[in-house]
Amino acid sequence: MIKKKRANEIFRRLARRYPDPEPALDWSHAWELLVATVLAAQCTDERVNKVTPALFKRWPTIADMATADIHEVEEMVRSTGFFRNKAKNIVASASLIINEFGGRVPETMAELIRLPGVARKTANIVLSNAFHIHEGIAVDTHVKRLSFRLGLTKHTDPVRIEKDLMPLFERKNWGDINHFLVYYGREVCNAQRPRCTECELADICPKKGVE
DNA sequence: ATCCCGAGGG
DNA sequence: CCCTCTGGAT
Repeated sequence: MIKKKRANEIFRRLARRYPDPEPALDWSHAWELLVATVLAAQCTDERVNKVTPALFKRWPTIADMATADIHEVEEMVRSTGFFRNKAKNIVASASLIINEFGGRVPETMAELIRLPGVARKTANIVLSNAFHIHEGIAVDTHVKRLSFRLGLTKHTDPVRIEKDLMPLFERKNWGDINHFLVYYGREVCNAQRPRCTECELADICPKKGVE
Protein backbone atom coordinates (compact mmCIF):
# COMPACT_ATOMS: atom_id res chain seq x y z
CA MET A 1 0.00 0.00 0.00
CA ILE A 2 1.21 3.53 -0.79
CA LYS A 3 2.53 5.30 2.29
CA LYS A 4 0.17 8.26 2.00
CA LYS A 5 -2.83 5.99 1.65
CA ARG A 6 -1.68 3.92 4.63
CA ALA A 7 -1.30 7.12 6.66
CA ASN A 8 -4.84 8.19 5.79
CA GLU A 9 -6.18 4.79 6.77
CA ILE A 10 -4.27 4.84 10.07
CA PHE A 11 -5.66 8.26 10.88
CA ARG A 12 -9.20 7.22 9.92
CA ARG A 13 -9.19 4.13 12.13
CA LEU A 14 -7.56 5.82 15.12
CA ALA A 15 -9.93 8.79 14.86
CA ARG A 16 -12.78 6.33 15.19
CA ARG A 17 -11.08 4.63 18.14
CA TYR A 18 -10.43 7.98 19.87
CA PRO A 19 -13.43 10.15 18.99
CA ASP A 20 -12.80 12.75 21.68
CA PRO A 21 -9.05 13.37 21.98
CA GLU A 22 -8.14 14.67 25.41
CA PRO A 23 -4.59 15.36 26.60
CA ALA A 24 -3.47 13.10 29.44
CA LEU A 25 -1.63 15.91 31.20
CA ASP A 26 -3.57 18.14 33.59
CA TRP A 27 -3.31 21.85 32.79
CA SER A 28 -5.49 24.94 32.63
CA HIS A 29 -3.41 27.36 30.56
CA ALA A 30 -0.34 27.51 28.31
CA TRP A 31 2.23 27.97 31.07
CA GLU A 32 0.93 24.98 33.01
CA LEU A 33 0.99 22.84 29.88
CA LEU A 34 4.54 23.96 29.16
CA VAL A 35 5.70 23.00 32.66
CA ALA A 36 3.83 19.69 32.60
CA THR A 37 5.30 18.82 29.20
CA VAL A 38 8.85 19.60 30.35
CA LEU A 39 8.27 17.35 33.37
CA ALA A 40 6.92 14.59 31.11
CA ALA A 41 10.34 13.88 29.57
CA GLN A 42 11.09 10.19 30.17
CA CYS A 43 8.26 10.04 32.69
CA THR A 44 4.64 8.94 32.61
CA ASP A 45 1.92 11.58 32.39
CA GLU A 46 0.30 9.93 35.38
CA ARG A 47 3.28 10.77 37.57
CA VAL A 48 3.51 14.31 36.23
CA ASN A 49 -0.11 14.84 37.20
CA LYS A 50 0.77 13.85 40.76
CA VAL A 51 3.32 16.64 41.21
CA THR A 52 1.87 19.57 39.21
CA PRO A 53 -1.09 20.46 41.48
CA ALA A 54 1.20 21.31 44.41
CA LEU A 55 3.63 23.02 42.06
CA PHE A 56 0.99 25.33 40.56
CA LYS A 57 -0.44 26.03 43.99
CA ARG A 58 2.96 26.99 45.42
CA TRP A 59 3.86 29.19 42.41
CA PRO A 60 0.60 30.12 40.62
CA THR A 61 1.97 32.51 38.00
CA ILE A 62 4.96 32.68 35.65
CA ALA A 63 6.27 35.62 37.67
CA ASP A 64 6.04 33.53 40.86
CA MET A 65 8.00 30.68 39.30
CA ALA A 66 10.63 33.09 38.03
CA THR A 67 11.55 33.90 41.63
CA ALA A 68 11.24 30.37 43.03
CA ASP A 69 14.01 28.71 45.00
CA ILE A 70 15.55 26.06 42.76
CA HIS A 71 16.05 23.54 45.55
CA GLU A 72 12.45 23.79 46.63
CA VAL A 73 11.33 23.17 43.05
CA GLU A 74 13.76 20.25 42.78
CA GLU A 75 12.18 18.51 45.76
CA MET A 76 8.68 18.96 44.39
CA VAL A 77 9.51 17.48 40.97
CA ARG A 78 12.02 14.89 42.19
CA SER A 79 9.84 11.88 41.45
CA THR A 80 9.61 12.73 37.75
CA GLY A 81 13.32 12.05 37.22
CA PHE A 82 15.98 14.38 35.74
CA PHE A 83 14.77 16.61 38.55
CA ARG A 84 17.75 18.97 38.73
CA ASN A 85 17.63 19.80 35.03
CA LYS A 86 13.86 20.08 35.02
CA ALA A 87 13.71 22.40 38.04
CA LYS A 88 16.48 24.61 36.69
CA ASN A 89 14.90 24.79 33.24
CA ILE A 90 11.41 25.59 34.53
CA VAL A 91 12.62 28.49 36.67
CA ALA A 92 14.92 29.77 33.90
CA SER A 93 12.11 29.55 31.35
CA ALA A 94 9.84 31.56 33.65
CA SER A 95 12.54 34.24 33.96
CA LEU A 96 13.06 34.39 30.21
CA ILE A 97 9.32 34.71 29.57
CA ILE A 98 9.08 37.54 32.09
CA ASN A 99 12.18 39.34 30.82
CA GLU A 100 11.95 38.82 27.07
CA PHE A 101 8.45 37.74 26.13
CA GLY A 102 6.34 40.23 28.07
CA GLY A 103 5.29 37.69 30.66
CA ARG A 104 3.31 35.55 28.25
CA VAL A 105 4.12 32.12 26.80
CA PRO A 106 5.26 32.79 23.20
CA GLU A 107 3.16 31.39 20.37
CA THR A 108 5.80 30.57 17.78
CA MET A 109 8.23 27.66 17.41
CA ALA A 110 11.21 29.99 17.02
CA GLU A 111 10.50 31.71 20.33
CA LEU A 112 9.47 28.61 22.28
CA ILE A 113 12.65 26.68 21.54
CA ARG A 114 14.67 29.54 23.02
CA LEU A 115 13.35 28.45 26.41
CA PRO A 116 15.81 26.13 28.19
CA GLY A 117 14.58 22.54 28.23
CA VAL A 118 12.17 23.20 25.39
CA ALA A 119 12.82 21.73 21.93
CA ARG A 120 10.54 20.87 19.01
CA LYS A 121 8.57 18.13 20.75
CA THR A 122 7.58 20.25 23.75
CA ALA A 123 7.00 23.33 21.58
CA ASN A 124 4.72 21.40 19.22
CA ILE A 125 2.66 20.12 22.14
CA VAL A 126 2.19 23.61 23.58
CA LEU A 127 1.45 25.20 20.20
CA SER A 128 -1.12 22.62 19.14
CA ASN A 129 -2.84 21.97 22.47
CA ALA A 130 -2.79 25.41 24.10
CA PHE A 131 -2.91 27.68 21.05
CA HIS A 132 -4.33 25.45 18.29
CA ILE A 133 -1.37 26.36 16.11
CA HIS A 134 0.15 23.56 14.03
CA GLU A 135 3.72 24.38 13.07
CA GLY A 136 4.80 20.76 13.16
CA ILE A 137 4.07 17.32 14.63
CA ALA A 138 5.31 16.44 18.11
CA VAL A 139 7.58 13.40 17.83
CA ASP A 140 8.10 11.63 21.12
CA THR A 141 9.00 8.07 22.02
CA HIS A 142 5.56 6.72 21.00
CA VAL A 143 5.29 8.64 17.71
CA LYS A 144 8.82 7.56 16.90
CA ARG A 145 8.18 3.88 17.58
CA LEU A 146 4.81 3.66 15.83
CA SER A 147 5.89 5.70 12.82
CA PHE A 148 8.77 3.30 12.29
CA ARG A 149 6.76 0.13 12.82
CA LEU A 150 3.89 1.33 10.64
CA GLY A 151 6.30 2.16 7.83
CA LEU A 152 5.68 5.91 7.83
CA THR A 153 9.41 6.63 8.14
CA LYS A 154 12.74 4.84 7.80
CA HIS A 155 14.49 7.23 10.14
CA THR A 156 15.06 7.23 13.89
CA ASP A 157 15.97 10.92 14.27
CA PRO A 158 12.91 12.84 15.58
CA VAL A 159 13.47 15.85 13.30
CA ARG A 160 13.62 13.66 10.18
CA ILE A 161 10.61 11.66 11.33
CA GLU A 162 8.66 14.90 11.74
CA LYS A 163 9.56 15.91 8.17
CA ASP A 164 8.43 12.51 6.91
CA LEU A 165 5.11 12.70 8.78
CA MET A 166 4.03 16.26 7.95
CA PRO A 167 3.19 15.67 4.27
CA LEU A 168 1.25 12.50 5.16
CA PHE A 169 -1.44 14.23 7.24
CA GLU A 170 -3.55 17.34 6.83
CA ARG A 171 -2.19 20.24 8.86
CA LYS A 172 -5.38 20.57 10.89
CA ASN A 173 -4.86 16.98 12.06
CA TRP A 174 -1.24 17.37 13.20
CA GLY A 175 -2.26 17.73 16.83
CA ASP A 176 -4.61 14.75 16.72
CA ILE A 177 -2.16 12.38 15.03
CA ASN A 178 0.26 12.89 17.91
CA HIS A 179 -2.46 12.12 20.41
CA PHE A 180 -3.65 9.05 18.47
CA LEU A 181 -0.19 7.51 18.11
CA VAL A 182 0.66 8.15 21.77
CA TYR A 183 -2.52 6.51 23.01
CA TYR A 184 -2.38 3.61 20.59
CA GLY A 185 1.26 3.19 21.55
CA ARG A 186 0.29 2.85 25.18
CA GLU A 187 -2.69 0.57 24.73
CA VAL A 188 -1.72 -1.74 21.87
CA CYS A 189 1.55 -1.00 20.04
CA ASN A 190 3.64 -0.71 23.19
CA ALA A 191 7.42 -0.84 23.31
CA GLN A 192 8.09 -4.23 24.86
CA ARG A 193 5.26 -6.55 23.82
CA PRO A 194 3.09 -5.07 21.08
CA ARG A 195 -0.32 -6.77 21.00
CA CYS A 196 -0.24 -7.52 17.30
CA THR A 197 -2.95 -10.19 17.49
CA GLU A 198 -5.50 -7.68 18.72
CA CYS A 199 -4.23 -4.73 16.67
CA GLU A 200 -6.77 -3.10 14.38
CA LEU A 201 -3.94 -1.83 12.15
CA ALA A 202 -2.28 -5.23 11.70
CA ASP A 203 -3.54 -5.69 8.14
CA ILE A 204 -1.74 -2.54 7.01
CA CYS A 205 1.33 -2.84 9.25
CA PRO A 206 4.63 -3.86 7.60
CA LYS A 207 6.12 -4.94 10.94
CA LYS A 208 3.22 -6.98 12.22
CA GLY A 209 4.56 -9.65 14.55
CA VAL A 210 8.17 -8.76 13.83
CA GLU A 211 8.86 -6.76 16.95
C1' DA B 1 27.31 9.31 21.81
C1' DT B 2 26.54 10.44 26.52
C1' DC B 3 24.47 12.32 30.46
C1' DC B 4 20.59 13.56 33.29
C1' DC B 5 17.43 10.31 37.00
C1' DG B 6 13.14 8.49 39.66
C1' DA B 7 9.44 5.01 39.53
C1' DG B 8 7.10 1.04 37.90
C1' DG B 9 6.66 -3.41 35.14
C1' DG B 10 8.44 -7.89 34.05
C1' DC C 1 18.49 -7.56 36.96
C1' DC C 2 16.61 -5.11 32.52
C1' DC C 3 13.51 -1.98 29.97
C1' DT C 4 10.39 1.97 29.48
C1' DC C 5 8.10 6.34 30.48
C1' DT C 6 4.76 11.98 25.31
C1' DG C 7 13.29 14.63 25.79
C1' DG C 8 16.83 17.98 25.78
C1' DA C 9 21.59 19.75 26.07
C1' DT C 10 26.42 18.97 25.52
